[in-house]
Formats: sequence, structure tokens, C-alpha cells
Amino acid sequence: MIMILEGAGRMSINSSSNLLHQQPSWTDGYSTCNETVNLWFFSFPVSSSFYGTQWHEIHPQYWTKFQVWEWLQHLLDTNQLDANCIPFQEFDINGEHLCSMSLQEFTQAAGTAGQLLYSNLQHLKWNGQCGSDIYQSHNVIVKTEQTDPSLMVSWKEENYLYDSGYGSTVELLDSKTFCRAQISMMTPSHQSSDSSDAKKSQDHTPKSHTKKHNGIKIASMAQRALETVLPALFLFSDPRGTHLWEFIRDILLNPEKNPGLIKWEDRSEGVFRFLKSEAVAQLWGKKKNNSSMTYEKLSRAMRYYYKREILERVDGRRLVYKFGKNARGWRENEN
DNA sequence: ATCCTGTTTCCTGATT
DNA sequence: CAATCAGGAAACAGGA
Repeated sequence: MIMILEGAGRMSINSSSNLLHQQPSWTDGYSTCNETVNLWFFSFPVSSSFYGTQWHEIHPQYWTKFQVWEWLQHLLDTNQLDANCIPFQEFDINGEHLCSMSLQEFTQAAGTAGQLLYSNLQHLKWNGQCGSDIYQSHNVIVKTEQTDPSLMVSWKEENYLYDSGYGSTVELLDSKTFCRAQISMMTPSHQSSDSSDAKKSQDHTPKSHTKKHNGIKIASMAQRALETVLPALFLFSDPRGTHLWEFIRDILLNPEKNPGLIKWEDRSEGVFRFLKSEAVAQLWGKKKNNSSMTYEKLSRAMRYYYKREILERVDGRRLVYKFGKNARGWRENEN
């Protein structure tokens, strides 16, 4: 794993224009396009066979429409429901769309069964059922610790592998950026295109006060395509970016990967303390591709959470915060 | 094209 | 004195 990341770190990423100029027909889960994507550690055909991945092997966020239906069918089967209970035509959507639906929308779409669908999906979103065996299928060639069960966990940890040494982050690219770079380098490129996405990307000239994005920006279309192609790599990674409080929460929930950054002060009450405030800010900055992030700025964003009751004020204690009633997923026995 | 959300940036002043 | 906290104001990016 480290070998991959070091390699990625040296890679020169000169925008992702290659993909931007292509017509990624394979963004659609129904596509039967037979392009091949070659990564130096993966090689697989992007064809319908790839989408044969079982719905329960990947995070709902990355389900294709077909996998959404498989899931619905599974619920019918396991709950011994009549097929009429769930209007499949209302779920002609992919996993990303599915995951964005509220309980109300589920109820609107599926009536009383909506609640069942919603709660089951919430369970899957948080607890997952993803196994590393996905790597053994679909002709995926893994040139790293292929059988290491921690591999999936490592990918799931997403961007913030952290050097256990004091305060310095490991020089790495996050998994998404890394894979984008790999694909953009390996894919036959430079078909000219008038697509607005491509144009937008090319015409992007930052104003004086705009933030830096290191040129590693990709059109959402290409990004979605990659996330469809590489679901296993993007497990539990919100393609639109994790919120700050979720980022903090996830560090807290993975102390073994991020030792000494933030620690629980009172686990049951949701009280935690920053131990290395600037290091956490750097990590957050890395995730947002913003090298100028500081604890000062991160803490301003944290203070905005008080009003939304995602955080509660903890008076008189420096670097101490407390999750509020609108923060989810931090409790030990929470689904 | 416009609005909204969630930050990011900068700032002044207070507190530890 | 430095670090942190508090919160206003404006800018910004991305999504709806």
C-alpha cells in the first residue's frame, strides 16, 4: 500500500484533460462499452461483466441501477413481500441518487415499504457489507498485498492515512486523486471535444482571490465515471466530499490509523479534544486540496456548527468540542 | 442564471 | 506573549 502511495506522490498530474475529452459512455451502469482501463496495478475490462458485482459487495453509493433493483428484490425476498409492495419503476436510479433520498422521498416512492427500504439502506450505508473478495472477481489484478484483509480497510480510511510520527502527514495522494491520475495517464487521450464540461475546465482561470486547486480538478462526469469503474476503491468515500464534522468524526472512529490527533474525552457524551490541532488542519487541507488550511480556519468552520447543533459548545476548555444532536454516526451503538 | 449550503478567508477583540 | 475562542463579513465552490 505504501508503495502505491509513494509512487503516486511522485506522479506529475497535469490536469485530467484526457478523460474530459472523452465521451464516457461507461458512466452509465447499463453501458456495455468494451473499453479497457489499465491501471498499473489494476487491469480490467470496463464492460457489463464488471457490473456483475453483487450489490452487497459494494457501498450503496456506488450501486448501478441494476444493483439498486437487486437490492430491492433481495428485500422482497427476505421480507417475503409481494412484488407489488415496491414499485420498481420508482427506483430507476443509481446508488448515488438512492443514497441522497430522504425518508419522505422513500415513502412517497414506495408507500409503507418506503420506511423499510430507508432503514435498510441506512444500515447498509453505515455498517456496510463490503468484503475484500471483490478484488478476486472481475479479472482484477492486484499487485499489492492482495489477500491482506486490511487492504479494504485502508482504502476505506480514504484520505487520511497518517504518519504516526509527530505532526507530519505522509506524502500521499488520496485514493480518488490517485486513481484519476492513473486513468488519465493510461487512457488514450486528446480527442478534441466541444463539450461544455471540457471547456469549462479549460477556461478555468482563477481570480486573484480564488482558492488553489493544484490543477487536480476533474469534471464531475469523469469523476463519476471513475467512481463507477472503481467502486471498491471509493468505498465509504462521498464523491461530493465529506463534511468537516464527518471528517473529524471519522478520525475519532479510526484511532489506530490516526494516533494522537484527536481523542475522546467522554466517549458516551461525544466530547473530544484536538491533540494536534495544526496536524488535523493540515490533513483537512490535504483532503480539500488546500495547502493553506490552518487550525484557525478549521475552527471557524467548527464554530459554525454550533448554530446547526452539529456541535455543542464546551466552555472554558481549549480545543474541546462536543457532538450535538444533529451529528450522526459517532455513538458506539448507533446504526 | 440564480440561489443555497458549507465552508474558507480575514478580521477585531476577548480569554486562557 | 502565543494560542485559542468568538463571531461578523465577504468570498467562494459546488450542487440543485
